[in-house]
Amino acid sequence: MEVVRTVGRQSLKVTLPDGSQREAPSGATTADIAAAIGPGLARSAIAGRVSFAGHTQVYDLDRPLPGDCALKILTASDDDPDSLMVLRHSAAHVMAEAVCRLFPETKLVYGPPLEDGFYYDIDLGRSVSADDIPRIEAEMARVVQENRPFCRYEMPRVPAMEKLRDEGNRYKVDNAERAEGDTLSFYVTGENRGKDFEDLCRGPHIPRTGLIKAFKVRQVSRSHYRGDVNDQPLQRLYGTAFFKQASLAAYLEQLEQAKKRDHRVIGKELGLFAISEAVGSGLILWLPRGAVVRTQLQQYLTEEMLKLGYDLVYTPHVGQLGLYRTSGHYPYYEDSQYPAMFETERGKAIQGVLQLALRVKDRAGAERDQGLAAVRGMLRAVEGTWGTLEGLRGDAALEQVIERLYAALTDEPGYLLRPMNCPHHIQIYAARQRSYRDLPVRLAEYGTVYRFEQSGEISGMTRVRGFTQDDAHLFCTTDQLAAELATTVKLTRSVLETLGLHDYRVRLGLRDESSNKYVGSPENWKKAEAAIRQAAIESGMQYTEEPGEAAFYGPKIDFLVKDCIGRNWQLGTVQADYNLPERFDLTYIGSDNAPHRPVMVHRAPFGSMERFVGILIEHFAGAFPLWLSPVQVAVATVSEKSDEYASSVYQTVKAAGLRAELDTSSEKIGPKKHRLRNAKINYILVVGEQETAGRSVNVNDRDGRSVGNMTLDAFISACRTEVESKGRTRVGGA
RNA sequence: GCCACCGUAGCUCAGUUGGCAGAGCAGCGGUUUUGUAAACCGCAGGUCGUCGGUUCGAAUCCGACCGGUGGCUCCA
Repeated sequence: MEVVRTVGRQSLKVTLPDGSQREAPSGATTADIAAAIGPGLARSAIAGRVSFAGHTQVYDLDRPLPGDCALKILTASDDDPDSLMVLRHSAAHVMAEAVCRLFPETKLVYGPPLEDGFYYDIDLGRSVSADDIPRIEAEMARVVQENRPFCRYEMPRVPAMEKLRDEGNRYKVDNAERAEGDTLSFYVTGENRGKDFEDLCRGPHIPRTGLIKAFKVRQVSRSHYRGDVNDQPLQRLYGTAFFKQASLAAYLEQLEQAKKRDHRVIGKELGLFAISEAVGSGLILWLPRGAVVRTQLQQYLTEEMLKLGYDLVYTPHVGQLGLYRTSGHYPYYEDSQYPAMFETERGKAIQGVLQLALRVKDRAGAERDQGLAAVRGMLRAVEGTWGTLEGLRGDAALEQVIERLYAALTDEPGYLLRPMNCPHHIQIYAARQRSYRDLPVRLAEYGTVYRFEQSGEISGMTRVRGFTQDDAHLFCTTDQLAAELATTVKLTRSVLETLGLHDYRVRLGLRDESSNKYVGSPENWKKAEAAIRQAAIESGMQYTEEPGEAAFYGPKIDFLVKDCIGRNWQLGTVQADYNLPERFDLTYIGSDNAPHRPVMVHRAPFGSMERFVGILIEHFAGAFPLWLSPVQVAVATVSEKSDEYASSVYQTVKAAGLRAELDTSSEKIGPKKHRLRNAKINYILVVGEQETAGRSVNVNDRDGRSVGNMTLDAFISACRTEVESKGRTRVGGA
């Protein structure tokens, strides 16, 4: 083995992942270290992950190491997420070059790697269509074929900014302005600076384009600069890349497979739920089979809650507007609620003007002028009937008109389809005087709420306009808060565990201090955040803190899972709330005989029944464990000769409390089993002349496994064990 | 809400240049009486999302609306 000689006075010490150390001359690169270790590693090395002075950063292969550091040499491997990040970042540059070659007027915006690929946002006058994708890929293939090196160069900030301004791309100027440091770095895809494609970029990149052995441009969609809908619309080109063709093929295959788990497809096939245009979009109709799954889940959770001292309550789906004015839901979140139902003619009329005014607000030009004139006309009619609205002049700007219209509705009576259950539960708490001896009061309800989600957001069961939360509100003293939060977090985790949902992420949603969407005092928020953070830490879970993700009344711990196409969904949630008790002036009488303010915990382990079942359908690909399964057992006859025995088997199974189906159709047993397996029925009892004679059943599962013959009693008892153990024990073992 | 694409039988889909609306599965009726991953024959099923326009003629071209899909934004 070659020994790296220390040249000059200075050298650096590199610690490798196995703990061994190497000395290298100052200025040595990852490539140098790799070469010193061995030629194989030198060939496959693409970058280095460097830990230095408490920071970890990926370095280009030929970038000098910063000093004594820990180094992991990244190789061209599709198994290493760090390597893939580097590759995909480079692939984004290659795609950008391809797009610029095809459409020279393209302005590049921003092109980061993603967990499973990359994208590049571009500003381009014409729209890139699906037909353009093959052309882009062909151009990319050319760049890859040319196997050009990625060459980094740096410039001091001032001349670099000047250079970017000269190029006339405002996005790059913006990006550079937000970049840290005194120098800006650029990457040229090739050796000819000034001639080859280059991009402002922090790096790192793979050494050569030829390493991108497999790539695919997946789709084009629309985005906005900095995510601001009022800013420049951009086109976002999504792609992915791998070091090996086989990995790409496997990835695409996996995507195909994942699509087959889609709850919208399986839900239809298995008759679990339906959405009817006649009812409305985002409104779920639970079909009998889906209802079974939901009922079982609710039964399970209800039992757990009763063990934990919850009380069950029922409350209506609508409430007086005043209730939501107090809670803060109305009118601040009016956009995402079904419109309020005003009772008086005046209220309805003003609401009509207001709705038009709100529509006009988003328009521009002649449309806006026209709309504003219409609003003024309606206003005159309203004022003619009910008198001048307070503080409203005839020439008021639209924004002021809207403000005065809201003000004019302040005391108008009416109802709101509830967007949350908490105000109702709060009224139950407030229905009588509470003593400290009563606390915690834990009120639970499978409460249906309605939110008018934007039309483009609605999706299957995961994002809907009417949904049922497995909601509960715990009212407790400040001293009890920590324990209540801890128990609740534990309950939520145990629910996910029971269902085998292990792959979730935990988010601590905090208030964004610069936003005005939160109610309550900073002190309340401080206390609530401290409590919720404490609960997260004590649970021992990994979590990330995310400002801006809190509820409007308090911080929360959310449990997020991914659906079959990789979208994140919030399921369970645990929230600490000092604010609503204050807004509703809730009290309890303490041991000191004085009134005190309780604290609230809002929590929903499933989140919503709709979303949870949607995710579960995908998790199990429709093949529910026995305890949840809509149809647990099918009795199928070999021929008509066994109809009578099959019927008695079916009756016995039903009487034993199992959900069963009887198939005496005149098909052969092969096709029957095929159909029943596709219906994801857990166990198929084949009954023929042999079984009739032996008073047994022939047990088969839906995966094609034959358990063999057993007595009906043995089968039923095995099913009971399987149901009770929530699937930990299976009929026929295994 | 914004952008792109899509909408044909209960489901999955075909339908050429604008010229008689089709298949498989499911359903119904019959034949077969069946032994473990799709038997056979037949029947029925449609205002081609809706409304308007262009045309001698529209599933097909154009517009609006409704709905869906993907993304953006949003998710109290």
